Amino acid sequence: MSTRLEHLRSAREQKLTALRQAGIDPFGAPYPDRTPAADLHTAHANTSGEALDDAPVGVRVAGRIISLRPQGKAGFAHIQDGTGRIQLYLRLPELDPASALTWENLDLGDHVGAEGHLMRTRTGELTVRTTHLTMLAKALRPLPDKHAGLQDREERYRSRHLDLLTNSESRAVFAARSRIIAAIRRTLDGEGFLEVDTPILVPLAGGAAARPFLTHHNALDRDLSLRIATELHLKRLVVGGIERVYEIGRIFRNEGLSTRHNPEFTTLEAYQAYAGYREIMDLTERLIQAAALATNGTLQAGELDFSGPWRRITMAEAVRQQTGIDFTTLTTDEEARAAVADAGLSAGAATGATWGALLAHLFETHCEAALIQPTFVIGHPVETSPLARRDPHDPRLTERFELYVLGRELANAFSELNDPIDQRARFEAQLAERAAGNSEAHPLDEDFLAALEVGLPPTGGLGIGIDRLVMALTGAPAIRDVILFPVLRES
RNA sequence: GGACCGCUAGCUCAAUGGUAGAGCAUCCGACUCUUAAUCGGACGGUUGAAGGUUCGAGUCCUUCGCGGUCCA
Repeated sequence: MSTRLEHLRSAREQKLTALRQAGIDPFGAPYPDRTPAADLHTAHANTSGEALDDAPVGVRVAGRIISLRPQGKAGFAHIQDGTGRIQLYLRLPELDPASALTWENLDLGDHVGAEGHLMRTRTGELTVRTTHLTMLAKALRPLPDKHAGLQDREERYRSRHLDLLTNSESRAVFAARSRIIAAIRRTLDGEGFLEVDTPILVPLAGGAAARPFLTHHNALDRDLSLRIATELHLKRLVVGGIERVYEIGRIFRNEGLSTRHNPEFTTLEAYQAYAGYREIMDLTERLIQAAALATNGTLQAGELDFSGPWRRITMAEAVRQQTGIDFTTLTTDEEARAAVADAGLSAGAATGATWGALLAHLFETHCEAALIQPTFVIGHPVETSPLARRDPHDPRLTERFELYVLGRELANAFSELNDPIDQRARFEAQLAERAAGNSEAHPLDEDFLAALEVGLPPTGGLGIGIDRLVMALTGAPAIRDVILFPVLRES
């Protein structure tokens, strides 16, 4: 810590000591019966100064000092509470000794309570003419620049309290995040879904293609992982007869950091018995439209238009449009590899690549980024969809969709694979991939297979990345802007 | 993992290789309707870290750290 910061701090500590010596607690008692600033502005929007003088309105307000303009024997200040700002005006000779001492030892950032009556200044600003000023909490560190706010992005992530304090856009994003999650919960609850909590600590992390965080339980002397998805547990609940079930929860994937990736993030997963991916598509529209309305009051968000029905396109058609390769006319892996090579495109997984792997690869590299407006992509190859039901009309494909917005995957859903024999075979194919070096291949989960053998009804399942949804709806450029405390390197 | 950009006072930002500055904040003083209050004065720096080139480095070079952007 530099000498300068110490100097700033010691000035505040001296004031704190002065208050203590006068018997004033700088970290004061609760301050009940206050009126939020926004309520005062609303209630008195049309009350004239004369009316306030003729029939005084007594008020108590509380908040943080964000500007301070002493003026001889009088003074002005603005306080900010959770709802907004209001100005204080006081005249020193009218204050009791404790209030006067509090004023003299006030700093930007202090929490105060003010009691008085409402007035309007010459310029018409609604103001609390203060007669009693109470120190509620002294701030020992200075606030960031009062006009520019905290600009340094790193500091905004590392000191989120300062970011929230000084950047109203940041507060707005997190308020929107809360409304989005509430809207999703409200919609699902309204449709008869039961919200549950499933384990975060699991013996085997499955339900997605990702590497888990590993940990250890000492008492059981057992290695455990942090979940990478909620899928397998939720499907076990559907086996157990909970026909509509969902979880909004944190999941953890041991991967890198980027503007779209944080190692812990929030997903919604919802499962509906006797439904298929078509019904889930409609549910997805309802959920995201409710979230959009909760965010902006409309189905528009910047350049995005969430009014439905949304565009639907098969993965093969998207690839055909972008690359000219028509996978529906290719029947074997060899043909697919030859077509990709003829087109002069990078084959990705090169030599051993299958028809499905090539289709998925070309979609990822050539199509995703162009899907700006909400678009359902359907017809995913079975290789990349180990938990999805096979398409009865084309066994190379699954009954699955992904929702793309702004070139990013926002939701992923399918008719769940409920055939335990096929599921075991898919797991074994994944084990072969793992043996071939794919560390993200799905593990074989015997507990889950045992549940499937008891009988999972036909079920539609949905996963939505809540953080990316918040990004899309608020226009936040990075996932770190929608997660309060993102993972960062050690400073 | 790669390329590029950034890191200077508590905060926001300046500074052709030639004395490290401004605004806000802080401190002292003046001021009873100010609101980016005003006026007078003062304090405040290991320029992210370590090396190097140079008579002289915030600036040029190397390595490293942290962050950002774009790729993988």
